[in-house]
Amino acid sequence: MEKITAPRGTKDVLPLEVDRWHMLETTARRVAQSYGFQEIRFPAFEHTELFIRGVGDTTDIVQKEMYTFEDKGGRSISLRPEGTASVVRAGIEHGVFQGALPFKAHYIAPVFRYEKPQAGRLREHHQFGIECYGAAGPEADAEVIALAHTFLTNVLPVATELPFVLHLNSIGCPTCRGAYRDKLLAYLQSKPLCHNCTERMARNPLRVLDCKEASCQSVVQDAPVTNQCLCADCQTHFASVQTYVRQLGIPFVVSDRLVRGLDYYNRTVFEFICTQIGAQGTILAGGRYDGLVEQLGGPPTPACGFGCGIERILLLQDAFGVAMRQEHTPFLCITTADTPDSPAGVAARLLTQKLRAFWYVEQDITGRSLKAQFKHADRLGAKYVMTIGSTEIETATVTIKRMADGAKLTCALDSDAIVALLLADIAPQTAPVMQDSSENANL
RNA sequence: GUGGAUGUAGCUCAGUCGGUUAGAGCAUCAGAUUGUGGUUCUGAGGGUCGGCGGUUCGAUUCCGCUCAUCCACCCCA
Repeated sequence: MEKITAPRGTKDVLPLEVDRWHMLETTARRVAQSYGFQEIRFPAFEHTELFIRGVGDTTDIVQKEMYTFEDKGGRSISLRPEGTASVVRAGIEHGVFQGALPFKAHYIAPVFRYEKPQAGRLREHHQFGIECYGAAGPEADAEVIALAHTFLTNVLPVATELPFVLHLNSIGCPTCRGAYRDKLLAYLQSKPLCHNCTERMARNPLRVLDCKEASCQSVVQDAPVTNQCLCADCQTHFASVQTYVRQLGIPFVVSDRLVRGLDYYNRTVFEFICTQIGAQGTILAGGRYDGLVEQLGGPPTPACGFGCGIERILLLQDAFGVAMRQEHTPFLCITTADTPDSPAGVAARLLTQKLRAFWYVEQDITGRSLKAQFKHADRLGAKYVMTIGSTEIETATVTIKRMADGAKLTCALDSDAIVALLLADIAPQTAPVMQDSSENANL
């Protein structure tokens, strides 16, 4: 048979690594909720039109990276390439923007883009996203940035130096950006630019600003800068954002080259960038998008938020050797040397069933030898192993082996007695393991 | 979409200047006096040497194409 592999740019998460995902997700939800951002869920696919109007039809994401197909009803459907458009659509659809504002939501969801995979870039990746609607002031920007900072410092090792740098900029409102664009175009007109930038000039001249080509860099050095061409309102807004972020003790640098790839941004844009995970160093990025709700047919509603790439956080954790592994060790293994249909086999199964109300209990289901069952119990890290065979049935007594020191405890063959004995034996230690692994996740 | 590197067991990798049954370590499974783990010893299973085509008496080894992985550009989280 021919092997079927995972589609290009997708990743399996095996049980061994799933703990780190739980830990990230748990922390994300906890931090989001501590800032008042409730969870929202939305479909993995939408009408293609939503992304064309939301993300923007000049963007690469919409032009060449969307998974678009026609469904059996003839509709053009696209897998979501990002989360914000869907949240806005859902908000409009359910009248949320006419209700109590601000509306604050978070999500953790897979997004899909047809890209060529490389380090930190996948065709399916997961984003932790934050959305805040109905707050126009710089306090909202600062709150969103603070949330981002809190999340990152909770999932990454924070030494004297942070493993990432916050870059902050303002690209102005539609009015001052238009004026700025003209100014920039006039400046760039006569300058020598690389092939890419010549193309960029037509579509999105702002992108020329963060070209990595050395020749363009030198040209751009003297170019007019976005945040110095802002209108009065945008200037005050940006100044306040900086003040508030500084007040919160969050270090940042103003990068006047920083622009974003999605059309809907205005005023504040920011990126948390690291240098340890390859060329795709942006781990979290966002900003303000005041025009988006109206653009998609809702009431004029100011908005801001961010998206954070979970896989890139994982990569950064790897780079810093952050280990995260919950213990999944059985408390008790019940072994038997008899056949599954024998009285002992039946008793073992019933007992396992009862004791699982208290602990994680393993019982062999492969029919391997008693010795192999012990070996397996040891490998799993079981605290106790209890054997039930014909002798135990006859005497109505069981011995339970304490694996740490090999001591044998004797007990009546009765679930209540066994529970009592084991509870007494572990009393000085910590409580048994029956709890949600995602609840006690922290570094 | 463009460019570079790589592709041998579940994992990490040897190896074949083209030649009979392709190896190691780890992992898995089974035994070492028949109902008791971690060490040790012995043994076993597991690979169409990424796929297709070409050159050749003969290819896992050479050539072409293709697919996949990794990395960079582009773009973005």
